[in-house]
Amino acid sequence: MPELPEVETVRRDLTARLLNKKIKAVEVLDLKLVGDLNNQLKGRSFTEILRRGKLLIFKSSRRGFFMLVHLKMTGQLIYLFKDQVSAGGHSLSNHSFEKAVGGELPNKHTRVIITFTDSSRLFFNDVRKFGYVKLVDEQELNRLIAKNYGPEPLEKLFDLIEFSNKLARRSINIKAALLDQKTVAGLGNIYVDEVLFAAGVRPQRPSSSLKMAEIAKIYQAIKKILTSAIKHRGTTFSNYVDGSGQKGNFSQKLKVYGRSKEKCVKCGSAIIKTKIAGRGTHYCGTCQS
DNA sequence: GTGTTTGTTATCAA
DNA sequence: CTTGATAACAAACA
Repeated sequence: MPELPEVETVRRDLTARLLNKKIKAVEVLDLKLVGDLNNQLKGRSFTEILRRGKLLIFKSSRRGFFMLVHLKMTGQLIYLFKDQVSAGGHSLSNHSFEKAVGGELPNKHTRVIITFTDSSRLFFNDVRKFGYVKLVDEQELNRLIAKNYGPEPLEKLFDLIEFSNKLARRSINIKAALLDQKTVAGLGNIYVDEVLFAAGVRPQRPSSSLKMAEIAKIYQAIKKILTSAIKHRGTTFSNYVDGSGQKGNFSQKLKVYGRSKEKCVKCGSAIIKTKIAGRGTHYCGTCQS
């Protein structure tokens, strides 16, 4: 499940590899699309890759036009140099046969292929087809961001007082409030559970019931955990891979997510799993109150 | 066949 | 207009 750290890892990987490369062709294999990708992008290049929350924004050399990519649940963006075989999505093996089978692209989940003039390729894969690729102009992009996204948690505009005010006027539980991209952009199910564990706050607490000290702990935990997760190249729980098809390393650092019935790393109690805000939710009944 | 997985949006209710 | 609760989407896996 790509959340902010995973999307940021992909952004950095792709920025280092494909910036300013000329696009030879765009093949759309299966997707609901806005606009004609090939006609709009052929002969152009991407001059900058930005991110808002979990949304990737490819600035094109055609002034005022942007390609947006949302990975949603199972999307992947994998960039391969000419003749390179992806290493993503299968067990590590030195056998070239398995490597070729497991990593061969395109595969049946490939929806879009962008080929550059140096024969390198960018693959958009998505098993569950929730993700999208679309072209928008600057006005549409700005409208979309203003409507759907709160502050970036790792930027200075993420302000504790504003965050606290937002939480104070919501009656929903804190888990739902943090999943809301307008509260703060980029958290998803995994990192919300991790943040609330780090802050010692139960996910079912009404947002408006939180004390300032608790909100401050959550605020700090968001910054700390996201920063650390980016450093470890994200969490691979099912489908996520980075911009070259490799898994993330933060999975082993998770303290509650996916650890149902296992021992709490702090107190040894069994981690509880339940459903809150319609999502699988993990917490420690002893350390979080 | 059933339940579970989740980012986001649609839909409905208040 | 807002807020909140829930279903829906889609496909794989246990």
